[in-house]
Amino acid sequence: MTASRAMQGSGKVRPGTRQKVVDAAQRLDYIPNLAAGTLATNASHLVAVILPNLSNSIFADTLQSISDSLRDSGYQLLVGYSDNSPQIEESLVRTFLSRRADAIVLTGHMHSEHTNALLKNADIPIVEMWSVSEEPLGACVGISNFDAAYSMTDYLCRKGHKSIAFIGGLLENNDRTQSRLHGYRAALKDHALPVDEQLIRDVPFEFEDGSLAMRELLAVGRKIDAVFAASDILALGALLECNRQELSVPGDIAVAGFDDERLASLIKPSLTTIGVPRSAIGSKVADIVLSTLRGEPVEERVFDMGFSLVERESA
Amino acid sequence: MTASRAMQGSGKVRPGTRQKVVDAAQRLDYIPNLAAGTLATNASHLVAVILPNLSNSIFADTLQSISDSLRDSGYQLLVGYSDNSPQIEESLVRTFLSRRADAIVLTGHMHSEHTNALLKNADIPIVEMWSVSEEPLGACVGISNFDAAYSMTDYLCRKGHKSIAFIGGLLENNDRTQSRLHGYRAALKDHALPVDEQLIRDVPFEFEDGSLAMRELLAVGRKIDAVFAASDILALGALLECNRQELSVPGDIAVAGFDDERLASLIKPSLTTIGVPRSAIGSKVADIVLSTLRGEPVEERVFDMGFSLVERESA
DNA sequence: AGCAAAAATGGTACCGGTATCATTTTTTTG
DNA sequence: CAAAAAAATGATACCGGTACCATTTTTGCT
Repeated sequence: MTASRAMQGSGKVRPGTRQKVVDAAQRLDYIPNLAAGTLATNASHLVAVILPNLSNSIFADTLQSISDSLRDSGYQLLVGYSDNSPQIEESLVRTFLSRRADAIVLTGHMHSEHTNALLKNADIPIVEMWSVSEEPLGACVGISNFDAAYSMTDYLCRKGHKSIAFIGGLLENNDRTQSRLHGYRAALKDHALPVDEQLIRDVPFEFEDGSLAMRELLAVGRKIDAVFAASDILALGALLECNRQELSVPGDIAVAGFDDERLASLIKPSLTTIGVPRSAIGSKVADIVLSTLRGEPVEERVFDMGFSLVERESA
Repeated sequence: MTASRAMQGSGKVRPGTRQKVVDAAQRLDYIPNLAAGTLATNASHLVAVILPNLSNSIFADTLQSISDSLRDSGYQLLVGYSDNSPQIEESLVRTFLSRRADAIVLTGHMHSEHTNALLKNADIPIVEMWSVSEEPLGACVGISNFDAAYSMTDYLCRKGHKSIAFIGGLLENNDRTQSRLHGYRAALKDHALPVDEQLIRDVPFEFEDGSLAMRELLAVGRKIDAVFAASDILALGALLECNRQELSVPGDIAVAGFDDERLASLIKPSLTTIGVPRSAIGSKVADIVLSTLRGEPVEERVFDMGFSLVERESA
């Protein structure tokens, strides 16, 4: 018992005794068994994070920032990728609970019914990130994807575009792209522009899919003077397809993206897009988790970190 | 005991009994405690992965691919970022051992002495990735950074370049960039070209650092006709700086990168670079880990996954 | 049916920490 | 210096699974 107290530093142990213990530990190459500690205290010092994937670098940035903020507090990251599947997400949540994660961070607020039930019963901090929601399970840190998409569409309208297409990424099970689509529709409506369902494309999140969607849009035969893609990757794909078809951007077609990935500013023409405070989201998430675990009650539940419209050359 | 056997599926339990147990578990919202299991069996079903960071998307790709390959086997990912610091790496290894990770995957083979000792004593699979090494701690999956850099430098020489600069990223504690620098030196030597230390720059891995390095190189006053950067991000920074200084690429200066990130093919001029099988590395790593854990002895210890020289416009 | 063999089930100890409370040692105080 | 108070140390149970072995039940066979 004294050894235990000496090692974890908290309890009252005479300095001399502590030293003896530490020396012995050193000499014996002692490696504590955190599983035993977890079993005894029901605290794992693990923060579980569920992301859709990592190939999309925006999530990598957020994860990095969560990790950075957590490092000094002795928490480790347990990471899972849901691949946008509520089933996979559910099974991840189940294992994370089994591991007695001290907190669970999820992306978005579309979960299976079971997942919701599990998370509600779990007596640990739950944080949903990337989209703000009126009724988060626990806390919630993100931006209003609706407002951001509305702003961008509004911006395109004000620039005089009349026929604006939308390329969404995996709308099913993805509240972020869904909200963006809603924002797009709402803005068109407010500008008294018709919503042409033919100009709305739902494709996966890869670069090539952006090109494909663009090709399909051009094949529809309508006159299109702008394209708003729900992610920079898709926008880039679209942009490249325009190049191939010798359409000038933004002359013939304006192209706008979402996320402000690094490459958005590097390509020609540089991409007009929505800037999202990816790292700020991550550190806020970590803040909330840490505060809650320390027992400091977090006053607010919903944190809107705000977005920015980054005006560049493409639109 | 019977319940335990019924739940984890392995033992011999009559189907009827198993059903009863499963039903009861369902009814009681039973959530197993993996910490207890870990304590009892000394197996955590955790695979720990240490990466330098995630902002560099190449590691994200590898991580994603490890995760994908591991998913079906019921292993979870414990992720840590070392920020290229051997001290942080050591403390990560320590915690991972404390957590009784079933395997540890590290990036590169430059570790602190203590880390090496810890890993050698740990009786679990150890895999080092991204660089091949003659004497890996356990197994090792990667490419020869030396050969790749040699090839690229050789390629530049054959194109007639006489004065080739090198931009490295954080050479200290990074065997990948170090080997690349060695490859560069060796190739120059074989082409009987002098190595000008003034033309070798060591900067952090960020985009802006590439521009900075380029600016410094141009300020040196030597005639430079090619630049080889140890990563695409740096190469891009350099390329942009050339744009700003109105130097044509590859006309005035050729620029080559390393990694073949997605944006390498998207910018103008597209970037000549070294293609690295990032995902293949990840799945090979997972393969090795899984085989070893299953007790199938892995015959080889070093897996060279090969690179490719991707010739594009910039060089 | 009766018995042996096989299969299923159950009792108990144990994994390695920590909480709790009892005991011992040290410090303070009169 | 003794007694009281405070601090440090230690004994024990417990966290919730699994390994091992003993016991019970089922199955197969004559």
